[in-house]
Amino acid sequence: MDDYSTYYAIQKTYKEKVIRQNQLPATVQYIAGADVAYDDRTQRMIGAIVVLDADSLDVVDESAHEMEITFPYVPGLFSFREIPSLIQAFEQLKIRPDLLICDGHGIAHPRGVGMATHLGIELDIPTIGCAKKRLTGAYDKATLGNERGDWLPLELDGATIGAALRTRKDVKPMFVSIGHKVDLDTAMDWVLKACTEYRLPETTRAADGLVNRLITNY
DNA sequence: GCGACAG
DNA sequence: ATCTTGTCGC
Repeated sequence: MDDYSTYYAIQKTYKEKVIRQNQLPATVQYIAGADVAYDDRTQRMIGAIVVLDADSLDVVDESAHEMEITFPYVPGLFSFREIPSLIQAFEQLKIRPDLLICDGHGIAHPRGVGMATHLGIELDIPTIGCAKKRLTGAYDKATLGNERGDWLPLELDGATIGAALRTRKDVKPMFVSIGHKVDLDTAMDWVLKACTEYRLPETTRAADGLVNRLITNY
């Protein structure tokens, strides 16, 4: 468990497959959130996808999958740890979402292939990276406004890889980036639309709530 | 060599 | 991620 070269190679091929243009359906009816919870005692994890109606944000479908933890947590290879359970959960859904908002980064990643991008390419659906913490890239913290909707580009090597977006007044910003098949502006629009009362989007909160309920009872 | 480092 | 009490504010 110390030679990750094969995984870096996979990321290198995936980086070329990312679609940065908007490829959402004309009408986005369903959006989804994904999250995973762990039980280190049993070395098991539960991944879940929760689908919400894009307008009302009511939960319309959800699915979870429990399995063994097979990959350690390594910043930069995070997706390889969570994706197996999320793929399984996704396949069991009755309602396929038009857009998936992930709890982690998209292309705002050292090699351009974070969780949201990796999942988007494997599932071939539009995805957005929406992380609570910065992984790479920089922005002028002191210049970022404090109002909901205020944002600054997250830059790396002179390129914009994402955005530090304030989803509520006076809270720490969220880090939004393209996952797959969406552009950054559209991604920020959807994240803001999904953030009604909390810093985190309702999609992420719904998935987080589900996996934590399940992990507690097993 | 010294930090930084999604969940 | 997960482990955990109180506390400040709307």
